[in-house]
Amino acid sequence: MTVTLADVAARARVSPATVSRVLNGNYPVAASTRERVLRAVDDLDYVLNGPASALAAATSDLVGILVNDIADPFFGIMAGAAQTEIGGPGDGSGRAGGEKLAIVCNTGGSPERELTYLTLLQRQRAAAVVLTGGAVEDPAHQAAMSAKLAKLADAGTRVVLCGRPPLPDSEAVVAALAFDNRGGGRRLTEHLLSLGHRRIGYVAGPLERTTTRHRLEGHRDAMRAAGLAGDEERLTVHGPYDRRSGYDATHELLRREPEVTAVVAANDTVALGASAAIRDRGLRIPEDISVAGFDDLPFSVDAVPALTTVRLPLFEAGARAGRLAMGKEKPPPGGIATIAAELMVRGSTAPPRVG
Amino acid sequence: MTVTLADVAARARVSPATVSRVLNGNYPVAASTRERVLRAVDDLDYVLNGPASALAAATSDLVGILVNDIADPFFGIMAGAAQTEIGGPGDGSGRAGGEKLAIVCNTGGSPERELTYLTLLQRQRAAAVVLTGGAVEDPAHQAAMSAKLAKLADAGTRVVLCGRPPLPDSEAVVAALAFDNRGGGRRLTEHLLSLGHRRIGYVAGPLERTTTRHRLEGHRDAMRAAGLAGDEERLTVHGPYDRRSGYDATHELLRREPEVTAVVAANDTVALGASAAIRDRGLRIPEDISVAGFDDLPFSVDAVPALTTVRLPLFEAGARAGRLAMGKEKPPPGGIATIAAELMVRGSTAPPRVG
DNA sequence: TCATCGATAGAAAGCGCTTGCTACGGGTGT
DNA sequence: ACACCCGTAGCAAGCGCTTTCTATCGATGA
Repeated sequence: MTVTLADVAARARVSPATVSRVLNGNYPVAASTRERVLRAVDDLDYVLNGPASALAAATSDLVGILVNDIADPFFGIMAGAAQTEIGGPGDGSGRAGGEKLAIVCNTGGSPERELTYLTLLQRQRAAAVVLTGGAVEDPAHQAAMSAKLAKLADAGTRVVLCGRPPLPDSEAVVAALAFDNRGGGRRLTEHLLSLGHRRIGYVAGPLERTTTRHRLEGHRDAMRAAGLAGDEERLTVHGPYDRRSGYDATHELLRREPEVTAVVAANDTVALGASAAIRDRGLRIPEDISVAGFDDLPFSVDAVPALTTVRLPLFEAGARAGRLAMGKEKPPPGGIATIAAELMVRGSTAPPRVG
Repeated sequence: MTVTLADVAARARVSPATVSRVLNGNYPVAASTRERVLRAVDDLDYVLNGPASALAAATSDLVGILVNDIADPFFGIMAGAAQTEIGGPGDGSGRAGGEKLAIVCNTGGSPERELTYLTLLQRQRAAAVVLTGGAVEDPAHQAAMSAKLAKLADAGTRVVLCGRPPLPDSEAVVAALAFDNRGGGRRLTEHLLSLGHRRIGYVAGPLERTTTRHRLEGHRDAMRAAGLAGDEERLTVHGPYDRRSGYDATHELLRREPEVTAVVAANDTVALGASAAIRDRGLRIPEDISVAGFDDLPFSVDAVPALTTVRLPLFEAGARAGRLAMGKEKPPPGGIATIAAELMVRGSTAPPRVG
């Protein structure tokens, strides 16, 4: 048998209501009574029944964090930061308070899973939901998401987007923190152009993601501004955001166009694969080919040569999203904030060989 | 207002009981009735109230996965793999079944948080809990953990350890999958010894973790077997499992003992930091100093030179833990399985310079 | 033809907690 | 001294679902 509130009440010689109030600390209870109750709780090793409490109170202390790929530090860093702010246990006192249980849900990048997790969180009457990472640009899915988020918001769940562009309409969302992927992509390519590169290959992410599109658009904006439009299709290869894809795509790219002097990757992980491919072809970085990434994940500075990339303040953004989800921070005006991306020039980019 | 079971029942002109049975599919319902109910569910956009259902049924479909550091791929990979098996949404049908909601909880390596998360999961009446990563070796904490796990098991929660040594007593645990950290550490050092290294530095993890201790013991076993005992203390530096720590510790190590010809790191991330420190001192890898890591995380093969390390089958182990948690796989005999660690020799280790 | 049985559906009793409202006592103002 | 009020504690009505037990009905077998 599990111990119930009533058991504790009996042992403390008070009513269940009083025990509940002691535990929730949201109602005055005389110090002596409180102490008696707490002792009984301890004696009996009582653990609150979460579902029962959530049912009665019509709220739960769950906060969901949705990520595309939990094995990718890009998401891990944001999720970890968010969780820090959301509290979960132990971030401070322990006993009382605004503490919520942060749980991270791995969608694997699948739109259906994303939706299903949202439903599950809705079932659990989650207090808040943080969606991280780029969205899929399928209209049907977007509509479904909007509808689902609206429903969540209706039910009192605070929805925050982190590293994801704001939804078309949605008043449902407390705040949207979007990375300036387009600007970052543009500045990165401008850097390459200023070094003298003209034939720049682009190893892009999966076609239908906003992140992919924005970074690519930034790149192309820069190319166009330099009067280098035209060859985009041939110089772009799409693939998943992983190392393997970067490796394969770069081989493909160099086969298509051996004259490439620089390769821009969709993110740092892809850049690692790209670098491996370039080396496997007997080329040196950056002497023969420059390589650049995106995100500035922790390992990027340790690559050899250190990777030129675009720094996204993942931790800060995740933390802010967490605070927003908890209502600890005022949403930005209009509920939308764009988070700047900073160009990090390191050793993997250099002027192209002359000739 | 949210839609309730009763609303659906009214619209389908059946009793709430029938709706519940249709939704749970655990009781015969006439096809025509079922259809009517399902249409009503759809029409009303009904979403089951999780807490209510968990309360009434005295079980929930939550499965907790505890990790030390969600930003570390070591844990991300295991957690992701486990989640794949646990189902969460969308791994298959969608409607029915054994699907559970996998949620990952980030303890940040703190014993208190670990305990608190366990309590929270206990509150939620979690169906299963997977604990990943090394344990902290504080007796008080271990006792508390045992007690807590026993209580969870009592309440019907399936507990699985993944990459963590079995608990002293515990019948509470369904299964424990332990990595052969000691064997891996030994083989790694044997490899270095066979190359001719004699002065080997060790950048260890935090002192009180089992993972740290086992890897270090393996290393020292190998050293001792080679007749090289004695200098352990001076050649070992402890620190957290992160890049920064690897960097700092390696500088410290090389200051203490400039004659070191090889550095073994507690894991690959630390090895990255160690490599950076070595390079910053103007030394080459592996010509001047060999470097080795542990885990074989995805980026290790892309390090330059590629990192010699010990491969842990993180994905497979995580997946197996997931299956065990779901009761989809029979526990190993005695509930304990040791998972082999495979030496991966790559470019970062080579014979020491002569002289 | 009548009792029996199998297949379905409904009634109703909780699951363990929260919370609005009521009850009780002693201190306060006049 | 009397009416009042504040500080506490208890009562009891749910929260929305599951599940046991009972009721119904048409089909079946003797």
